[in-house]
Amino acid sequence: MMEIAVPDCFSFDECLRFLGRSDQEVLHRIENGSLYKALKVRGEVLLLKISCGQPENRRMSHQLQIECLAGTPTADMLTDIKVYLAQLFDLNRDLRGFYKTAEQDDVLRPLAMRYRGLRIVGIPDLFEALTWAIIGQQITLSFAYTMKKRFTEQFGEKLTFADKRYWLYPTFQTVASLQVDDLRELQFTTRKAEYVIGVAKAMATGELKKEKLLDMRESQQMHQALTAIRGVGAWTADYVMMKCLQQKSAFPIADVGLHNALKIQLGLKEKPSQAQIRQMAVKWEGWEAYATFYLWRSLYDDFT
DNA sequence: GTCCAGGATACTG
DNA sequence: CAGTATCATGGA
Repeated sequence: MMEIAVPDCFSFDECLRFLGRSDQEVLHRIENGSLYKALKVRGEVLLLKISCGQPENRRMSHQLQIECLAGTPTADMLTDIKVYLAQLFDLNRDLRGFYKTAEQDDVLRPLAMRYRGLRIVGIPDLFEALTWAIIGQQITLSFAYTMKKRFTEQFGEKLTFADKRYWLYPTFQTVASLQVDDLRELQFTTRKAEYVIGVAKAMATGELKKEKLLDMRESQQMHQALTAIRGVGAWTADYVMMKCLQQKSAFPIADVGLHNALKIQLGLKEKPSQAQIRQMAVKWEGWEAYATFYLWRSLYDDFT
């Protein structure tokens, strides 16, 4: 249906490996090297199949092949899909700076080599990015996925194709009208339920908008605007800036996964202190988000 | 049983 | 102010 050129230093397989890290994921399916994902574009629900074909010659692999298995996208919708995928795989980033930085750093160098072509796998939708981060606060990822699954299957939209179900994450419009108890039933804490509904309401009124955040000149201002939201602390703000707002310097320094990854990579007995991390990260300046993402990736090595 | 998870906030001294 | 309790549950 459509092809998208990809930049140098892009590995679809590496990105797919990251997307496949949880078998509890409800928002996409990975099968035979292709990504299947439902997406709502201009009011219509589509089912996309995204592949990176193994071609006759190597040059052909620098394209993503997009098929639409359900729905009939117009030309405008195709444009939106391209924008979406560019954000999903961070396709507009020139990674040479990161690899140059990694080359100079003992922690990043082996990771940059091992996962070459991995790009930050984004969450283009602001509501999803914010609330997924909130859901994940302080609990294990697997429990977070359980909650996301319940949340999505309860309040999201569904598309069935070839006997398989594909889910859309709940919209802020839907969630804005929920009560705390609706989410408590899904084992949200009272606080988390309040936070998630609060974010939905702020987006429903237009007070909170992705474009508005992206218009801010200073990333510090963006960070401040995010932490002003109830339930959003420094970690969540940086997570969202990294996964949704494409800020390559965003750095969720308090992240437990980051700590564990560093502990393993450095062969430490204990997790490094925040001061140690800050010191290490001086060399990552400008590429903290990528450093973090590659470190996260290193946690799934035992997982093919 | 205990402790820690992709933290953030409300409460206490 | 800094320090502490609290949250809900699963897995190690």
